[in-house]
Amino acid sequence: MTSIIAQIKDRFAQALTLAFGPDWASTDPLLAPTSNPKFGDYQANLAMGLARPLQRSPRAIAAELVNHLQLADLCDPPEIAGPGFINLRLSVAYLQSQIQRRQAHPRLGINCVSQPQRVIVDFSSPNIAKEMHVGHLRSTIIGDCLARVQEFLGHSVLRLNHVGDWGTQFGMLITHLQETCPQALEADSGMGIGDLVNFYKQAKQRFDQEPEFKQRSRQAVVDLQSGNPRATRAWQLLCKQSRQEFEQIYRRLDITLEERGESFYNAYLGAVVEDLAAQGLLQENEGARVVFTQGFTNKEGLPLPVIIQKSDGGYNYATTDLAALRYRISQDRGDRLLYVVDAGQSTHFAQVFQVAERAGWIPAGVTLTHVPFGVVQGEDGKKFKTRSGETVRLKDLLDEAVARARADLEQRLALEARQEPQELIESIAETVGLAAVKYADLSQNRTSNYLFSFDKMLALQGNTAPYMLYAYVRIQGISRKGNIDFDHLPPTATLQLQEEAEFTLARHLLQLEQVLEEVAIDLYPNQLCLYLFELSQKFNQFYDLCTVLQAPEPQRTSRLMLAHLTARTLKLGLNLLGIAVLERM
RNA sequence: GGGCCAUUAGCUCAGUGGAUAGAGCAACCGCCUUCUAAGCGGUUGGUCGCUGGUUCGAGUCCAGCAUGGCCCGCCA
Repeated sequence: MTSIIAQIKDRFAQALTLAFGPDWASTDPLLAPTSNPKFGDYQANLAMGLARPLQRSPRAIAAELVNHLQLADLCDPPEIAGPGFINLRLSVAYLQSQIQRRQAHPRLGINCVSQPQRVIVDFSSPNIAKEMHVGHLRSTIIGDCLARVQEFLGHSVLRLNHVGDWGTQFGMLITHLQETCPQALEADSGMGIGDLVNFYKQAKQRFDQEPEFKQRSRQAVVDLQSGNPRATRAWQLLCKQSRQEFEQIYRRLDITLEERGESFYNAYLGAVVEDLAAQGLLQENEGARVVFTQGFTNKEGLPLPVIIQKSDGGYNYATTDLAALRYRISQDRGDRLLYVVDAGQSTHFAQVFQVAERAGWIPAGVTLTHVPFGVVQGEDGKKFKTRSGETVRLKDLLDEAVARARADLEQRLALEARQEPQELIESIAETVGLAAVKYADLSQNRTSNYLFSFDKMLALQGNTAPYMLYAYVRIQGISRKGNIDFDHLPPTATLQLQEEAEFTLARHLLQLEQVLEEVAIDLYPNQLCLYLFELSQKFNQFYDLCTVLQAPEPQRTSRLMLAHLTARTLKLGLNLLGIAVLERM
């Protein structure tokens, strides 16, 4: 099915041809949802812009277009307003038929795209032996949401976890491991290293303070890169333990990811250097091999190079990213490469993409997109830290969210003298707490800096996940109370909209497809959040004004259909945000 | 010094060149004998950082300025 807006656009193309000739057929009708419900559902803003080229008044142009618009099957007769707006209101008959159509459709009337792409989403990407923190949380949540939306629309998605499992920091980690915990390196010892974060801190401290340790660490990097078995075993042990910790977080957050760390691309780094050299892009500079990029300068105003190979022969992450990019295009057959990485790396990606472009590695039709997000700040506006200045552990953060959700729930249960099994309380608290964390992040424009506040994200009123979960729960409550099997409403049932609140809700339900298409293209999850928040608001208004179970037939069944479609829309939308729904709360 | 991003109500934020700039929170006033009140309705609250420009029309586009954040050579 084509979205409503797409259908109306086609009709405008026809009307433009009939009114002004085929040259004007491709004029953008500038169709948008109305700025105010009193103007109908959609407004076309093209008449004003056509006034000059057509040498006629905007209102005359609008009138001419309206004369040729064939929209009777979709809309009431169009109205011309103000300087020349063409206002369109979906007809009641169309509205009702579209709701029923979505109702009967397993995907709510949304078909898969006709030309699926191979979309590669690079997200999360924590560093081995380091704590996952709020920055990773943003990448993880936003990346997962974008992947879910692409998948739902029928694209073939590869979710890649580009973990930091390689690089010079492993020298100190391996050395520290060998010196403090050698028994862990024995085959099948099954020994853990303990707290990896403390382990990392100790290693870093020694690296900074003990010159001899630093020296041994440098040697360990060389050992690792040359495949020394003992260094390799230590590296594997570190990676394994980190992986287990990451997995717990991913499982809890319901995130699916394919781990393919930086080390995976080691075998392809040499080819990057050779190809760049063969094309004459590579230059020697202060002992390193670099590509000078265009449009970037350093502090002295000199051209800024991308370092491809260090003077000691080692490689940097730019080289790894180039190798990864080549692999993702040639082996993974990616059409659209998305990098969900913080905005601080904008320059890095712009440079890497430029090098890849100039090297001719980007075939026509393949797009590279850095999907940046803002830094996470504490309530003081500074980088988010605990009071003592420590990085906040992701696990602690999630635990606190869940604990607060539980406390809110228990307080409410006590107030209402409700008795619920402990297991249910735990389960609700977990869902609500995690949903609150995810939603707080996704509901903001990702490019802004994100002010992290437990109090605000866990406030259970307003534009929050619990508000939407609650709307969903209310609908399930109707079904429980009335013994309604939503999946088996009478097949003869028809939608009969009467109250204003019903119309408002129905009109909003039809906009889902448009919103998902926008998110898939523009990659702003907050658009979907906004849609779901407004849907919940409109449902709550309907719920407040229109009784469902006590309404006479056929209104009762009609309202059940509306409620059910709302529930399915909420469930689908929240699911695409990575948020699970609840039957009761 | 250069680059990128931001600046909208007391606070946190939406806003696709279009009509009278919107939410949420906070504050205040109402609404539970009726499907869960984690709800609904109402009131108060704006020089869209500043100055110019483009346009029939600018919070939105362009230029300059101010403030803040992030980045700028062998870490990732």
